[in-house]
Amino acid sequence: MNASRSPAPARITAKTKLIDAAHDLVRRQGYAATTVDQICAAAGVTKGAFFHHFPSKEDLGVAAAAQWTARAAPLFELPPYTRLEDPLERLLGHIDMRMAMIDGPAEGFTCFVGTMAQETFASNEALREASSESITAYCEALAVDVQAAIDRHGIRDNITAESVAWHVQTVLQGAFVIAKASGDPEKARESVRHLRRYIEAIFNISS
Amino acid sequence: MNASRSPAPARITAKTKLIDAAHDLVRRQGYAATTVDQICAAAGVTKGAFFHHFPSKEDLGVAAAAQWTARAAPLFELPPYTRLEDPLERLLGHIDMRMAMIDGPAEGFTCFVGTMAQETFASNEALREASSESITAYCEALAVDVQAAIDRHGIRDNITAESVAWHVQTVLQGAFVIAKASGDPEKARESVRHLRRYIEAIFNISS
DNA sequence: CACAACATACCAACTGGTTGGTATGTTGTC
DNA sequence: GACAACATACCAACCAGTTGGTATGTTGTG
Repeated sequence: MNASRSPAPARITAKTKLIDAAHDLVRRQGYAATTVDQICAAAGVTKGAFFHHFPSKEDLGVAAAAQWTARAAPLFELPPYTRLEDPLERLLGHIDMRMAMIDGPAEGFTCFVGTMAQETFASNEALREASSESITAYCEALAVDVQAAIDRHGIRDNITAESVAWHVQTVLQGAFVIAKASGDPEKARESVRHLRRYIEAIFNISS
Repeated sequence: MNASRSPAPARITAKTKLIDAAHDLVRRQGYAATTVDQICAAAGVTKGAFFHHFPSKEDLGVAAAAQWTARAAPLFELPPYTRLEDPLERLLGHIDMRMAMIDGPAEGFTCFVGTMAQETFASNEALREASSESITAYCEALAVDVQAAIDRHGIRDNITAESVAWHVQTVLQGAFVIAKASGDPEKARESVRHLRRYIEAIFNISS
């Protein structure tokens, strides 16, 4: 039978190369300033290939947002700290890792969907929605450890796990903006350091 | 005599209308997606007027960034809390005001220079620099009260005033991104609430 | 004051290059 | 030989910027 064959298991085709190129170019230039021709050139394929795989530039954006989510997943599984027993230590380990990632040129560590959402939130609902879903997925993954940390250690002022996770995401997105504007990744890391101190403060670490 | 007369005192000319239109449209659509024709239409002038006042679209961007700084200045002078005696209360009052401003459509409360910097940091040094200067001016103005609050109340971990001011800016920029992506200003306000709690925590309020 | 010389502010029509998208091949593989 | 995966050639709309011009000040000088 095999009525619905599984989709070709992530071979390195023009499709994935186009998405990778979009991740790179959009983070560097923004969505609107990035042309289809540029993406094709960076991917080493022609326009025919582009429009064979994606009906429009917008559809590539949506696909690239979904792929961005998949690309972030390993952050919650692979690093060493993810196997720590205390969920609060896992959370702080995650923040330390995000801080360490903020280095080198901004296009290397900034967020594809955050950049795209900013340009399209009012003019292209499909792209805003796709970006929003990717950010939401990150926050939901992070909130799991936050909730576990609350269960273990307790937290001040009845703060919710979701709220903390979204705040982490907010500080990261803000740090990316500041890194881009100032040209100084250290300014961005400094804010993540403030975020870490805040997390330590709201959990009752002593208990 | 009168060799260098002062420049015409801010009349409502095509120039100011074009800058206002740019502030509005760029915050809504981004810099690259906003066309000169759109700006002219919104300002109610022709393209001829545009290129009479600005040699290029880029020059308008630089002028609009400078004007954005001037537009933000009243935030540090006019509101009632700016006359409070305790600098920490002035700082918290400022944050409360920024939180209250996050309401309605995102293009109404988000940051022109933050948006522009994100799209141009790697491709247009003049616009990145102009945006950076505007953000820096905001942080320097804010740092004055932060330093006064440190002098009065003391602060944990030898945190510097500049670092706190930049963190405030970072959280605000991140809140704007989240508001745009999620379409929910409340998510953005929630992060500013976390920021407020952090500020309270790092100052030794009891002393 | 008068008036030429010049500057400023603005406009409508146009242009050369760019952009997203299309129409029509060609090629490799089951 | 059928079909997916590409490539080549092309187009209509759009975009930043230009051109040539008008209307309305402003200034220096007799």
